[in-house]
Amino acid sequence: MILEKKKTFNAFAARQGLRSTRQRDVILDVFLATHEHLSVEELYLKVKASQPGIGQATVYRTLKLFVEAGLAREMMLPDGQTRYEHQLVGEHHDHLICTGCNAIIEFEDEQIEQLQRDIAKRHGFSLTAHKMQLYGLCPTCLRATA
Amino acid sequence: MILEKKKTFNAFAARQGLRSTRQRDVILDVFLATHEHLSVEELYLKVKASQPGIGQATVYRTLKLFVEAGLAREMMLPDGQTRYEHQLVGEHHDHLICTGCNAIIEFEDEQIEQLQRDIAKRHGFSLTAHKMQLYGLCPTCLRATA
DNA sequence: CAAGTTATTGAAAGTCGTTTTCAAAAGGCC
DNA sequence: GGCCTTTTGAAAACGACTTTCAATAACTTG
Ligand SMILES: [Mn+2]
Ligand SMILES: [Mn+2]
Ligand SMILES: [Zn+2]
Ligand SMILES: [Zn+2]
Repeated sequence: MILEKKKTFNAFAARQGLRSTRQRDVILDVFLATHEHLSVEELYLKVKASQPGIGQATVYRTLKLFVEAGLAREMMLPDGQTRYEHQLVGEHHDHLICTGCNAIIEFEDEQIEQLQRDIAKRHGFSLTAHKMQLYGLCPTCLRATA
Repeated sequence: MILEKKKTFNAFAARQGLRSTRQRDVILDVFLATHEHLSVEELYLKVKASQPGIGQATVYRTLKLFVEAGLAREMMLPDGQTRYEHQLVGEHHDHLICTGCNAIIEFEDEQIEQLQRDIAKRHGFSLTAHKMQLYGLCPTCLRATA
């Protein structure tokens, strides 16, 4: 599936007339190898580890391309850093976040999604997106607190 | 009710050993007179209109006090500015936001809230807060687009 | 109510994540 | 290989916000 995502990006790049560069390849490889919700800085450090010359600005720029290409989703948590995660076509999830250890759990809830659509409809809105984040303490942090 | 909120703040101030200043009074008056989701800058401009000497830093500081006092809620929209709105004790609402004209509609949905608690429970989390924002086009912007 | 103590203030500097600038380097095309 | 254009990295700029600090204002006490 990594190969498939690379194809997706290459197709996007071709469509947009973007050039294929070593930097973009490396950043894509590193991004695809992760499975977390990484900040740009975190990604940058990983990228630098495998290709020291690459600049931060390029990482910032390239992650935005991934979003445009539909490979990545941008998310903002209250820590003030933009984070990126994998985006699979047609899939969506929301987040349950531990305020103790910053663990992130992903969930999908079709009932809530339906209720959200209902609310939008009731107000005559055409819904295009939504954000939902639940905050609390995970079982581990809860135990530690008690 | 404005008077009541002033009392709430004064009680909080007394409890914390805070001094009562002209600046805090003015900022509280201006805040209570609004009914929008205002950024600090917007609040600052209104405050300056009624008391030119007041500094931005004081507005930043004072709004945080209002949050601590339970009078205000802080909210972050994707525009990168922190906004403040009135917080009524024991009340909660979420937001439906028009990406065309930035209109904000408030809603409450007890069904969703219950489902959120269920999700947290299912993962063994003790839920302390949540954010939910729905994005789309309001009826007016929708008509303008068509 | 004057003097002393401490909190608060405003201006300016600092911070931090992100964006922009710009000259050098690299990619694509003939 | 040339030529034109995009991309890059470093550094500067940006913007929201926070901190610093000396002056000022609010309490307290005598
Ligand atoms: Mn996720
Ligand atoms: Mn609101
Ligand atoms: Zn935890
Ligand atoms: Zn609108």
